[in-house]
Amino acid sequence: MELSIKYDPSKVEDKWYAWWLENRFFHSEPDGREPYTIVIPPPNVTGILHMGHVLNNTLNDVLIRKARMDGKNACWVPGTDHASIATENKVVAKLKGMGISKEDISREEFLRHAWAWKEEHGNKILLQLRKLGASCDWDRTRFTMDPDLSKAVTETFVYFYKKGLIYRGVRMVNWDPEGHTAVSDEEVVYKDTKRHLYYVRYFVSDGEGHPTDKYLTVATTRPETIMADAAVSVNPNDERYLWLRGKKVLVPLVGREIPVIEDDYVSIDFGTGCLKVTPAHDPHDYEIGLRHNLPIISVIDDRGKLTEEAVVLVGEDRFQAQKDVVGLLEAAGNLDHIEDYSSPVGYSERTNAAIEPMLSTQWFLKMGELSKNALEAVESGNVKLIPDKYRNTYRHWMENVRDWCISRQLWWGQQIPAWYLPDGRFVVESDAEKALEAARELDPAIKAEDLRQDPDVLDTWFSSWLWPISVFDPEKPGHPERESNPDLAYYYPTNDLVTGPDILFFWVARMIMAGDVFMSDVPFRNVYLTGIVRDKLGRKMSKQLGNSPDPLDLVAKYGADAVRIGMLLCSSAGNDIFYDESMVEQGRNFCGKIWNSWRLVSGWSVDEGAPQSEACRSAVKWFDNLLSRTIAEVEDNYSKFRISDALMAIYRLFWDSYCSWYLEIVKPVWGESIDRATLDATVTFFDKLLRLIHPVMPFITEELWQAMAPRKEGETIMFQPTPKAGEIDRKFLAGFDITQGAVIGVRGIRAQKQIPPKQTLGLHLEGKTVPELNPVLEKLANVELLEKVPEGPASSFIVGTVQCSVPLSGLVDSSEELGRLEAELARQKSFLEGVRRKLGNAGFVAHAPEAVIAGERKKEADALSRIEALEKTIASLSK
RNA sequence: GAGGCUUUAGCUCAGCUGGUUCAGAGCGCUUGCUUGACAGGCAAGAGGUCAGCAGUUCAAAUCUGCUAAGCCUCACCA
Repeated sequence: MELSIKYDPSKVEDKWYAWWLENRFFHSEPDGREPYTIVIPPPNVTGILHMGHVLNNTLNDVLIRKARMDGKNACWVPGTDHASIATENKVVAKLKGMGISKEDISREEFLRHAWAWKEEHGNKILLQLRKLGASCDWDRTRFTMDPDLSKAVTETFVYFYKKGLIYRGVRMVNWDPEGHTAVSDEEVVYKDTKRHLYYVRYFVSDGEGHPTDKYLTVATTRPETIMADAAVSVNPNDERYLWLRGKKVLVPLVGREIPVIEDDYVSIDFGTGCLKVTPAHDPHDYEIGLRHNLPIISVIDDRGKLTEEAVVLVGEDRFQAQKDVVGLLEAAGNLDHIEDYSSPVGYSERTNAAIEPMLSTQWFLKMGELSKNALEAVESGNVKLIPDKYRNTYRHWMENVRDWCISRQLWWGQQIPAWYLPDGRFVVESDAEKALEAARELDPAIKAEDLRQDPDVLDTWFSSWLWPISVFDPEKPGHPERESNPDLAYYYPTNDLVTGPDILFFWVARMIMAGDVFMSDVPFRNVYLTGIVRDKLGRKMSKQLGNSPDPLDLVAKYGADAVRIGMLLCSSAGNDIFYDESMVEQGRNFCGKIWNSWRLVSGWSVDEGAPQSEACRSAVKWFDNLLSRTIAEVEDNYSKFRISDALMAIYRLFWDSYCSWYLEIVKPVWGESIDRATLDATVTFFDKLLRLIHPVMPFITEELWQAMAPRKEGETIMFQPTPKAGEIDRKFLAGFDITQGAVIGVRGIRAQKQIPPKQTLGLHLEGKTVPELNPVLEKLANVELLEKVPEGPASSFIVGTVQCSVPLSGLVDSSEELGRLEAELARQKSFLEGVRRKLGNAGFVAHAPEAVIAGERKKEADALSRIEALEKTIASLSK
């Protein structure tokens, strides 16, 4: 088959992907082989492919393809996450565009819209993954809200409730006024925010609700919550405020009388030492309120607007209200002064709205026992975190985690399986029927229509923490005692999980918890945490900055293999990734190199009768050894998840060693043929190289592998075994290093003296070499090896311990050459001196291990022989 | 505020248990090549006081301490 000069991925990639699908090569069923399983970190259904996905899924695909070629039964389960807040927001926004407000439609109607949205857009990201070459078992595609997966979530809820681990209670939660829902502590991001510290005067009451002329001043960042104040607190040890003991003060603007209380929480040296206590709108104040039995006055509602209880500015948005309250305070003479101030403010991870601490009734899952066991799984090494620096972070979190708020005031998600009786009591059951039964035990008169299901849904992570279990056996979650189905029994625990450190707690830790409870085993053995993809200036990729390229554009421009290579090249393990398009170019260039190397070999004609030259035989021997050595290195890198190092090792083997050295040796001169033995070896090498690099570059390798030779129906490189390392002759490899050094040296002389490559030169070697390699040297450097030390002017250099001289009558400026040699001689002498100083050091000889001393002695001997050779050359030159 | 990580060539990073001629790789850069596979290429080069200081040791890029810069995680002094 004739190959085009340039590799064109667009003509190749879709063809092979379709063919792989057609043959169901990605599909896995349990069998006698060892399983190798990965579950995809399910992207949001709202998602579109970004560079983070590219990194993550390329790594996943490399691992899964490698395992497949290693003979394992590789199964990569794909799917998507319903992402309740993100998706609900999208749908609300879409409805808004259609002039529909969520408030105006029923839950059922809203969910119809949401499902329609999911059907239309939800598959997009999975289709995009195919462009990357991801070899997922698409037959196993799952969605966290598939009916059976939702059922798994419900059963899990019921399980934990009946175990007494889930409870319902009034707590101070993180309220997202934009998403109109509570969010968990983990979904709050704190950002330093410029704000103001308002110093406000509270006048002391005369006892009958009238102000006296005495006042105290509190510092607050949230004047709009003043109307919700339940007390003012000072530290009991603060002598400045002893006079306030037992007094009451008046809340500015509303004139309500509140007590001055004393609490240790208040710092004497912050602000004025007086704290306004607002139990409804601050977690600490809430705690103080509990201690002092203070009333709870809510002035901000779930939309972030002031309530009736605020008395002033009712109905105004909280941010506007802050400005207006300040104005009112000033007008009323209560504002002392304002300072600039910066402090962390919590924002909702999903909507970026400022979090409003708010009291509400929510469902919680107790974390105590769960987090203890999940911590143990990592501490004991049953789950390995890579890089392991994350173990600290993980431990710290697991030791400090608070109960998980799992209810969300949303519609998109699994509705909480709790049903309320008219009297407020409730039952928790997996469906309405069972709930009715249970309710009748409480009250036999209850009818189905009397029951009302809790309107809230569960946190998305409450479904994705079951993912590694429920994708295989949705019946299992909630029922640890039940026997696993054959898929779950075979594929669980999965092997490796590749994901970002940003969801270590959200997802990874919680999967470990769920695995422990329902499977009594970890969900995966290794967690490879990738870095965050940044642009080359180190900025996070974001839509706002517009610094994130569309991966599909890159694939269209450079090909998927190039994008995969580019991504891996800049992603050393555990570090953030500084993405630069030039890396993708490098990937594309590599494709071109591979392509052309086959064009060369495929064009050779073979002379069946021709004997193999010595140079060819040595080259084959060398490359065979080098291949083995590199395979060993690559395997070692893979085992440590050093994927980019593995890639680089293959890259150099392919480009430098195979193309630039090996092929240059065996390449027949124009018009001549190659012998059979060398050709066969060359083709075998190429085949092994393709297989080695296939996990990283699936498309071009399939194309070339199919082009190399006629293949049987349905035969693919995907299932060819990973090449194995053979015996390694290290002496021979070292000998080749000398040969290479000599070739480079001669080329250097040519470049320096402008001697054309076609002009054959003489070369004399002095020192230990591998004679088998001499023909290689002669061919590559275009030299004739000389038996004797050349007479007359020569240019010389040293490789290792071998002195190389190239006689160059007429071309050598002997004084220049002499100068160079003498400088080299001086360098060698000072090196020798250093080594001898070491060897002369009694401490060194006494303490250092044998091997090190032997090494130093060898260095000494080598230096001596080099010095001798140099001196000889200098002597002959100065004649 | 508390923990952790990082600092090696212009850039991105290797360098494992201190000792192998240890100061490396890729990219970039410089110079020369219309060389019968490939200019997306070939060949030859230049580039670093291993962040700084002190210590341990026969021996330090590697271990310890301090300093500086950058990053991450956790933590709502109103």
